Amino acid sequence: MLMSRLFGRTLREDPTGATTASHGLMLRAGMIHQLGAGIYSHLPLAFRAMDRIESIVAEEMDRVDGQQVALPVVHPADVWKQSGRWHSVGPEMARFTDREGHDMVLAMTHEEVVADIARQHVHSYRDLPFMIYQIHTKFRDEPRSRAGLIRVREFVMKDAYSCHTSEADLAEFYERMKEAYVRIYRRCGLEALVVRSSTGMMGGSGAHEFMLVTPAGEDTILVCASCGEAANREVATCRAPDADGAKMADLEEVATPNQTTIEGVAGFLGVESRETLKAVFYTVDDKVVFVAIRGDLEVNEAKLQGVLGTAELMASTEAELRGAGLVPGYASPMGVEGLQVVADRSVAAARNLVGGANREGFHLRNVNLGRDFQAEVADIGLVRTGDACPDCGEPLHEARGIEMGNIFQLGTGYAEKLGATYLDQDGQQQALIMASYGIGIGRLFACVVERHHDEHGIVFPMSVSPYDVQIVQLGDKEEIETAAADLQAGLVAQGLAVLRDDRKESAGVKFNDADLLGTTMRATVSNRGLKNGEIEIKLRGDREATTVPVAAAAERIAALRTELLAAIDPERPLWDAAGEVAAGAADGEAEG
RNA sequence: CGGGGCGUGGCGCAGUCUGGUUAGCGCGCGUGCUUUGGGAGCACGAGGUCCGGGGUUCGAAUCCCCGCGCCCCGACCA
Repeated sequence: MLMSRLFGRTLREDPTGATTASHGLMLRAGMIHQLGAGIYSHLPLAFRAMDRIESIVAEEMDRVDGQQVALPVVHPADVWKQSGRWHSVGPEMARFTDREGHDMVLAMTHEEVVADIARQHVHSYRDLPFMIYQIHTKFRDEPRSRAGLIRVREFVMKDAYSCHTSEADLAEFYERMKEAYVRIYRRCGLEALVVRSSTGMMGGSGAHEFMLVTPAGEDTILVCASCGEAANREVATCRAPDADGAKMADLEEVATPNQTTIEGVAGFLGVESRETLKAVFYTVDDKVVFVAIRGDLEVNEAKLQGVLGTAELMASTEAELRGAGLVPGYASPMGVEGLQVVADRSVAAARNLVGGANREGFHLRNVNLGRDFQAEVADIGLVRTGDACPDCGEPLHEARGIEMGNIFQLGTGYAEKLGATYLDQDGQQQALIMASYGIGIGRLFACVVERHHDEHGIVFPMSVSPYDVQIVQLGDKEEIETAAADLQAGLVAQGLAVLRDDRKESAGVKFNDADLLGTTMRATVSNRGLKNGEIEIKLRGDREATTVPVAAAAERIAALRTELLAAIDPERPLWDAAGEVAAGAADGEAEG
C-alpha cells in the first residue's frame, strides 16, 4: 500500500472531546470516524488492526473446538418474549416493527437465537457438547457512550455459546474458555486480570470478566495481592465485621433538630459515623424496602438486587416513604407494620447504634438489631480499599479497569424457557446447560492502543499492527523511489503487509506520521543510507535503529517479524496485573 | 434520566457578554518556485446554510423562544 493512496488523513492536533489516549490517537491517525453518539466507522487502518485481532480470536476459539457461524442481526421478538428478556431488558435493546407490524429486535446478544437453533438441531446427548461463535455486529442503546471505541452503541463482538449435558462438563469447558481468553489478550499484547463479576441481564450462576487495569477504565475492581482473589466491585465481598461484644443499653430518645444526614447526626451527638445506622430506601414493585447499613458504609445496589431478587431498584421518593409510615431524615423500622427490612452484616455485628426515631427532629440511641427491630441480614455493603479479603483477610486493593471480555455460566434457564432439550443416556428429556462468552473487538483494539502508546503515537505489538512494516523514503530522487519500491516488492514477496510512504513530504512529517500510526517495524530508505548501500531498520518501540545492506533488507525484516511473533508466548504472563493493582498503578498515571 | 459544557471552512479556535462594513486566525488543502533525516520557506489561491426553525430590530454568528446534535460528570449498564 502506498501512503499517498491510503484512505484517511492524519491530524496534528487532538480533536475536541478526546479524553483518553486511544480515542485521541485513533482520531489523529485517521482510523475512525464518528457518525453519531457511540457510532463509528472503522477506516482502513482500524479495519486492518481489528481484522488481525479477529483472526487471533478466531484461532483461539477454534483451538477450543469452537465452530464459527453467523447469526442474524435482526430477530423476531418471539424468542425474546419466550426467554422473558423482551420485558426484563430495558431500552438498551432497540426494537421496531416490520411492515407487517411484527415486533422485531436489533440483536444485542444471541442466547435466545442459539437456544432456538439448539431446539431444532440438538436431540441427543450424542450431539453435545458443542460451542459455536460468531464475530458480528451488535447494537446496544447505551445510555451513555464514551471514550471513543471503549464504550459504544454499535460494535463488533465475538460472542460464543456452549451447550452441555452437565454442570461438570460446563465447568470444565468454562475453564478452557478462560484460558483461551487469557491467551487472546496476551497475543494482543495485553495481560488480563480475571475477576469475578455480576451476571447482570444474562442471569445464571457465575461469571467472570477480563480486565485491563488502567485509570481510563470505568469499572472498579478489588484485588487481594496476597491470595489473588479479584472481583468487580459489583460482587466484591469482604470479611464480616467482628461482632461487638458490648451489652445492649437501653433505648434513649434524643432531640436532633434539623439533623437529617449521617454526618449531621454524628457531629451533633459527638459520635463516629460508624456508630450510627444509615437507612436507605428502595421501591420495588410499589413497595418500600427499608435497607439498613452502618453509617460509615455504602450500599452495593448490585448485591442488594441479588438479595431482593429484582433487577429494578428505584430510590424511593419522599411521598413513598411517608406512605409507608416513615419520616424522611428520621426514619426507623421500629413499629412500622408490614415493612420489608434488609440489614447489612455490619448492622448485625454492631451494638448500640444511633438511628432514627421515626419522629421529626428525634433520633434514638442504643438501637440494636434483633432486640429493637427484625431484618433479613445480608452482605450488601460496598467493598472499599483496605477491607479484609474474604479468603485470607489481607487488605484488598482497589483499581480501575476496562472490561475486555466476559464469560457467563447460564445454567438451564434459557433452554427451559425456549424448550431446548435433549434425550440423555436413560432416554430422559433434559434441558441444555448453556454458557456464553463475549469479547468486544473494538474495545479490545482500544485497549491495545490504551496500553501501547507513547507521546508520539501508537506503538503496535507485531500481532496487531495494521501493516507489518512502514517504508519511509526520504527525498524524491529516482534511485530512492526505485530502492524503496524494490524493498516493498521484496517484502510483499515474503508475505508481509507493507505501507510505503511515497509522499512528497519532509522527513519530519513522514517520521511523525509513522510514529503516530504505530506500525511495528520501520524501514528508512534515504540518500544517506543508499550511499553506503544500506537501509535503516527501526522498531517503533525502540530508541535505536540498525542498518542492513540493501540486498539483505527484505529478508532481514521478514525474519524480524517472525522473531517478534515467535516471542509472543500466550502461556506466559506479560506483566503482573494483580501486583499492578496493589501498587496503585491504575489510580495514578497511565502505563506506557 | 439529573447536572455541566459546546456547536463558526476538513481540524483546532477567536469573534457572542456590549447587535453595525466584504466573519477572522493557526493548521490542513490547491498551484508555482526553493527545500528534504524529525511536523520547511516564499508567493498566489480555493473553501462558510456561523447547528436548524421562528421572533425582536433599520440591521442578528451576536439578543429572545423552540428544537436538534455532540462531549463531559453522575445515574445506569453485557
